[in-house]
Amino acid sequence: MSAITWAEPVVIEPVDVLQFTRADAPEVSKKTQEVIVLSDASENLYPPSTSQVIRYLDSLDAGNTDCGQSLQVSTADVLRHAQLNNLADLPNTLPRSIDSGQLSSECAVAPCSSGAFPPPTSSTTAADVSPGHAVASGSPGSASLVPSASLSPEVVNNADLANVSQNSGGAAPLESVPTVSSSGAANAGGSSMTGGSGSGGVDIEACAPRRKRSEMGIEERNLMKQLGVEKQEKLMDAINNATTEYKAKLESIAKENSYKSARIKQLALHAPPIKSKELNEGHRKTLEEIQVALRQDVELLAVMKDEEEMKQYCEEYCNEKEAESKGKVQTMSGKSMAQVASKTLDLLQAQCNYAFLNSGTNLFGVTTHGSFEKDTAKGFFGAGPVDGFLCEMFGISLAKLGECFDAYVCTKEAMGKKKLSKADMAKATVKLINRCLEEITGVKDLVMAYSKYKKNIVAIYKVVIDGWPEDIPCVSPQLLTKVDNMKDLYEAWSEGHAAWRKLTSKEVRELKSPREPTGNCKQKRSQKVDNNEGDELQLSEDNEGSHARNKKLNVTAQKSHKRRRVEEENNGGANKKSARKGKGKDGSQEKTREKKKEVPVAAIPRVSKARKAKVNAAPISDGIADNNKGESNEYLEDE
DNA sequence: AGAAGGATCCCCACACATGC
DNA sequence: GCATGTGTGGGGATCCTTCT
Repeated sequence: MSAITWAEPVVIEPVDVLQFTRADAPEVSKKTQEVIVLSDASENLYPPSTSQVIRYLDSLDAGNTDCGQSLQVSTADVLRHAQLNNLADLPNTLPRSIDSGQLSSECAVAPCSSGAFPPPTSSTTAADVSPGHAVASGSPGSASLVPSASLSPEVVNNADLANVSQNSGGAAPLESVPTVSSSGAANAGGSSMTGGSGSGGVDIEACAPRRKRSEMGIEERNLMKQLGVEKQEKLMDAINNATTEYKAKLESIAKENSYKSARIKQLALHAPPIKSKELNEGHRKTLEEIQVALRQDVELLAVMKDEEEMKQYCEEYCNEKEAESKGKVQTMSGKSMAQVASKTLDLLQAQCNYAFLNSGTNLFGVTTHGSFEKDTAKGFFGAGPVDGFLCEMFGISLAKLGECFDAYVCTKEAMGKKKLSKADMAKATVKLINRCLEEITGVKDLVMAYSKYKKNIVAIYKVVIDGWPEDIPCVSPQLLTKVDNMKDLYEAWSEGHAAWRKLTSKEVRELKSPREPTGNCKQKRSQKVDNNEGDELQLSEDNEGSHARNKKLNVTAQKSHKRRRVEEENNGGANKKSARKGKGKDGSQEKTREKKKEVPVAAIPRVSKARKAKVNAAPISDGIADNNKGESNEYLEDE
């Protein structure tokens, strides 16, 4: 058996035979006229059933290899014969005539292959190229399988066929012709074929038991594959039809709303990425196979040398794929939904204004997007003294209420529905921390200073974080290397276990007292140590026991860190899987490690940003200190 | 310094083919 | 019908660079 190569299905335009019967019929060749004559009698023709085709292919796989010819049979050709009702779509060429009722259905299988063969780029005619004709045209390999009595005289005597039969025999240059070759096809008319339905056209498909895949021959399997592809293509045709209608609808919408159709499409259409299935069209081939096929494809190689032609092919391919992908799925884009939400908000506001003006109705509402990632419009609407009411009664502005609602909804959404990545969690956590810090200090755009938490945040704004997970270092969430740590921290903040809290007056006094100059170097040193440890977010702890515990934790963490490093070194890279992820060099990991180690102990002077924040926060700071004497304590105690 | 985004590598889910 | 293998895209993890 010769190697099987994949044959690309050839699309052939259907021919309307009736056009030749009209008075103004175009001139046709003698051969075509013969075909038309045969086609007129097609009522009595019985094309082969699928099962017949399969049995024929079985015979190919059965191993009747006494004939050394390498017949080329396209799977697409075979498939076309299996399509009972699609014969009219076949071209008015030779195979069609052979397909006629004079032939037994089995015999009609192979000959028809030539009809689908003409390669679009080949300079030779289909008949010259495709040895498939040999089966029907009396070639050495096929003569035995086709009962001569069953052949119509037109076919047998056809000059073209004679020419074909001379060319057949597997010697034709086929490099540029994508075909499925099978030497067994030469013997296609073997004994298994004689038991067919004959000219009676009895469909034996119903009688044929369902065959196991393992019992199928190669050709048969290919056929089954092809059938699947055809089925899928049929489905896609239906979907594409729906798409066409949908596009027409979009056009009408564009016209009605005075928008350009391109704009409507932009809002409504969504082109999904091309999946592998689409790229490979269901005929999976390995890269190596593709490379081999490419090397063998002289014509394609020649085309590849021509830049312009190649460019043209690429453009055609891209256009085709784009059309395909657009036709497959159409969903409303998020953008369009955002616009809908925005317009809804406008409408609500208009309704509020109308109600307020006409009936004096006071009302308000808050809208927010579903998640941090979405751009859906968020805001509020209403009419009446809403802001004053909220400020007086709840001490919060409408804008701030919207922010809170937004944070709440986004957090809930993220927790409940979407699985956030580490980066997403880090981002969300950073936003939560900073937003809460802004809220409690009243300083706009104030951001957390992780490395100088005590100096720049606690000392200045008199606020601390309560509930920061003990086993997680106080660094920027984005610097956390462990996903679990990130998750814990995120959950702590999103669920409210971690939160900012104003210092009590007692805590403020304790905070201030060690800072007073004592002139004692030793004390200074100890204070420095305290400060460093204070950066580990232990200021909220009142007792010294917590310091001791945290020291212990730090030691444990250092030990485990050291152990991990030793393990990594010992394993010689076994554990470097995660460490070497990303494009960073090996050294960069070390660099980062050192960087992380440095962060908590860095004694860096205050930066301008912190100073700026201090200036901004001066009144706030005072207010907190004053209030701490009374209300604050009570509030905290109540809590 | 901290935040955000990009680049790269790797893992995983999925679809499909194949073998038993 | 189930298990396995293969190819693919999506997304996560990590590190680096740039911006504020």
